[in-house]
Amino acid sequence: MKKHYSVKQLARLAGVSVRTLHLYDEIGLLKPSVRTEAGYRLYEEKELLRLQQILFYKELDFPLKDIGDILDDPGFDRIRALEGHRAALLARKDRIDNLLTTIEKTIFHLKKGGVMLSHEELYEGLPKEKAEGWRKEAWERWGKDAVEKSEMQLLTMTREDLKGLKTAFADNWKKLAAFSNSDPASPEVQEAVRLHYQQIRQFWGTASEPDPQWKAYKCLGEMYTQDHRYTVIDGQSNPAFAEFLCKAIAHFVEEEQK
Amino acid sequence: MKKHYSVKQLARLAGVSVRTLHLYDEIGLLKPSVRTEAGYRLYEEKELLRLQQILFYKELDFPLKDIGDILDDPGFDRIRALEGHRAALLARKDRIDNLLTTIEKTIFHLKKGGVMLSHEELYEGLPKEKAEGWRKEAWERWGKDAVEKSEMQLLTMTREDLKGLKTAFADNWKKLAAFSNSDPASPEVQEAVRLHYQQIRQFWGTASEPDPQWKAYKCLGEMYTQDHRYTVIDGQSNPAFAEFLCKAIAHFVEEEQK
DNA sequence: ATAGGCTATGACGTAGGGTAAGAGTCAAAT
DNA sequence: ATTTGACTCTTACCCTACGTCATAGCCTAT
Repeated sequence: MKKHYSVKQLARLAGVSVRTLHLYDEIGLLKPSVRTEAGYRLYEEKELLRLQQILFYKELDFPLKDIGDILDDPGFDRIRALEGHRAALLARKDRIDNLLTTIEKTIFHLKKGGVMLSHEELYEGLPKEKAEGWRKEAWERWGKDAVEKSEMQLLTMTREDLKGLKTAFADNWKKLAAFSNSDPASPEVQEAVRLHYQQIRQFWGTASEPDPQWKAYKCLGEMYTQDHRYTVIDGQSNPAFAEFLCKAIAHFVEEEQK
Repeated sequence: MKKHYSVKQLARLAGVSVRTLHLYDEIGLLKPSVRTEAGYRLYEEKELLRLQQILFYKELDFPLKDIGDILDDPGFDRIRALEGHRAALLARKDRIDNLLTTIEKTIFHLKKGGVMLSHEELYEGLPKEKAEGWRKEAWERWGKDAVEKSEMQLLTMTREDLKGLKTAFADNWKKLAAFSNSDPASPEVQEAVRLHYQQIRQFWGTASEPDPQWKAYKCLGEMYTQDHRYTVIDGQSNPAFAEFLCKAIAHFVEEEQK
């Protein structure tokens, strides 16, 4: 004396749409126990139970594919699945937190008429000589206009971003130093140089400007060979690295200008 | 002497894919300033700036359609858009927090040796007809919400919790039965009914919901008078008890609703 | 002239269904 | 017996924001 539910009945019971049941049948996630000769889907209690389980995992934002795997494989490591999912959720939460920070800053700035981060803040924490050097170079060669930042740049630059940018820059710098004996034109080196270029533009606050500033960037490369303070690593001068870097940058600029 | 960027150049500068630029062109979000005779897209500085703005809002998870509206309408209330978006993000964050709570509880219980509790287990020890009846009633009358919450509840409930709940329910049930000949409105009876109500809400998995579900609860009382299987005690039907209980519940609900 | 790199359009795929269209099925009321 | 109305079936296009081919045209260097 089995109770049979039609699609609509089951859908109503579980609070999902008929289309959903059709879909679940189609992808093999929940198949009706019987089909009438007319092709009607009939479900029984066990399908109802399975549907409940499905809805539970769905509430936890599991993709349907994973739900199927979990339910169909009794030996499935549910705990690991849940933990992985937890990590994903945490990451999403982090991201949302960042977005909220940015959005609140933006609202604030828009209301204030848009004041932004200062250069002092930008260079905060970096060796003073380097900061001074870069800023002076920028100002002398391209004037105030070039140093002006776009609204975008300022709005998206939270202190956390800045911190991240700084460490990313340091990382890449080390990477470049490690390449010192390689071919300056090799793809790996050029890749790192491209990143360096983008980071430098960010430090200059000109990342969103149309002018790519190739000349300026090339000058920076030459500056490294003339002023060895910039290529000090672990308190130790490194003229070979400066030479290497200058070549790599020159190559990069030439390739880009084509 | 305008600088022109090809798709690939622009894509590299901005860190997006060529496909993305094709798409933005297609949907009118970012059109190239020029097309060569061969159909090649050429972008200028102003497109680069616009693209930066687009990417800014995209980072904030705005849908492309909204970004277009924001950028194309200079009178657009950006602050309100941002605030609305902020609210949406907060809601998403809340939801994720809830999911995390549930997922952590679930992991905890699974680690405790709790396999997922089944409905059989939930109703284990209780007369089968009752189990069936309650479950069916819940599904038919309140559908998805009740069922889903119930599932959640199940997963976050240890066997000890469940056992305790069951015995407490049985105790209270006996207590109520013993009152059968008293005044349904008397304080003692009403006290027991209140407990019964709370327990029922726990079985339904709706104990933490703001909605008190008075109607549903009253229905349950009436069901007792119509289906005497629910009020069987020691294998013996008890219509008088059912009547009594129905009245007591009705009184309780009326008092609470005031 | 040919190779190799860039570009174009078009089409299909993603997750989880919504929203039909067109046609068949079933039970009850006429 | 037939019509109505409620269901049901399959097929198939729509949504986001692109990724990933496939095929073909364009451009430049050797």
